[in-house]
Amino acid sequence: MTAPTFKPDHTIYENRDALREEWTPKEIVGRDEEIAEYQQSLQPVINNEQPSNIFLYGKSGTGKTAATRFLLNLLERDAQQVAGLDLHTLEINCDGLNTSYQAAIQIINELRPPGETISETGHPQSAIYRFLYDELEKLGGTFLLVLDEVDHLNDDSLLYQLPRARSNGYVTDTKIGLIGISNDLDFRKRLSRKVRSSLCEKEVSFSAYQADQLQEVLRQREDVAFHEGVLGDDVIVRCADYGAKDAGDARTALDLLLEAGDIARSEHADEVTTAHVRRARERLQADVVVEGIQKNSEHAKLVLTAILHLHEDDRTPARTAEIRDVYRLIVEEQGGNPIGERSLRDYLGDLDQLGITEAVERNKGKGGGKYKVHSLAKPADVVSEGLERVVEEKTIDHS
DNA sequence: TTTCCACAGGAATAAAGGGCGA
DNA sequence: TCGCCCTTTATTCCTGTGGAAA
Repeated sequence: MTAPTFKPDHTIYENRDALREEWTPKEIVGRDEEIAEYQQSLQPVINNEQPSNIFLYGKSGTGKTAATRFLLNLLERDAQQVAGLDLHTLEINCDGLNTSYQAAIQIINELRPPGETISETGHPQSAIYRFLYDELEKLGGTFLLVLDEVDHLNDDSLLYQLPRARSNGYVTDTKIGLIGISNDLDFRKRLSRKVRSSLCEKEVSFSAYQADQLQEVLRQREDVAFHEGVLGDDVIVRCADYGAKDAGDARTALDLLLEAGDIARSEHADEVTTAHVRRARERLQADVVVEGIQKNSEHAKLVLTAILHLHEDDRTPARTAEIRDVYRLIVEEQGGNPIGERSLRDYLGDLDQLGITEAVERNKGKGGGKYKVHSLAKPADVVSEGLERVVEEKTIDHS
């Protein structure tokens, strides 16, 4: 086989990165109220006062992270004009970090120079906080820490310790402000009262985008990302509609537009069409399944396989016990050891939360009791493709 | 109005595994 | 090398839930 060659292809995109999540637009569209409230909460920083701790909440893709980056960029720019104000900011995404311990290590390693980072395990908890406070003390001035997807942390130790570091005398020279961002609307309720009162000093709620606002967001990116006339009729409208229908957020809509553009490019098409959008949607739905299962253990895959079998037999929505029986058969066929029922319930909860399956509570009263029934939330072929891709990717990993 | 069912899910705990420092 | 300290994943035990049936 002859070696493939790479050639630049700029027929579709002018700046593809403008469709990526990390791209910060020059202005935030459709979030005027939120931005105004957020800016107000950041005012103490520019006054060189103790910053407020801010908690942002709202569904994923409602512009929380984009608004934060946008405002912090402005804040850093304007802080340079203020005499005596020494501002440092750091953004940490807590996705993949399960504990305060891991998050603290991440912060330490971000603050330390490359050769002086610490390992991710093996340290006593007290040592980790000592390292952290040392780094914060070295910074001086004002330090704003953004903890994106903060609900991924299973404990609130860091959220309790950091806002109190100064009052407890662990840090004397640095003013610390915490900005917590969460997609989980119940996260705030789950926090202990002590943490809630400090972290949620100021709160900004981000509501879901309306379909017309989504179109506005997409059109803003279209101007930067694509060459003129590349997007076919209704592509923006279709992406906004699917985005609103699937998750009601801008990220899904932008991902869809990016994926549609990529498909069009791979086919050397001159134009991105609604047919590309449709195929992009199928592909992204399968991605959700793949990512969701990959994060979990092999058992999550088998539990989902059991639900898929039940679906194919027209036996969904299925009760936990029915899924358990099919799951056990699958595991036994493979010669493995099935997990217990309690753990299986946790996996079912995970799949539900990831949006791969859907759990509905039923109550049959005195004779039947209360229970949940589970079914696929994505089309069966999408789930099946996702499961196959996980197997393939694992095979590639091992080879 | 009370009872009862079938789970759901929280809490505590164990086991296994991995990195660090003395 | 070994003990310590952490993580992850699993288990057991137990309490809470809420609506139909009595």
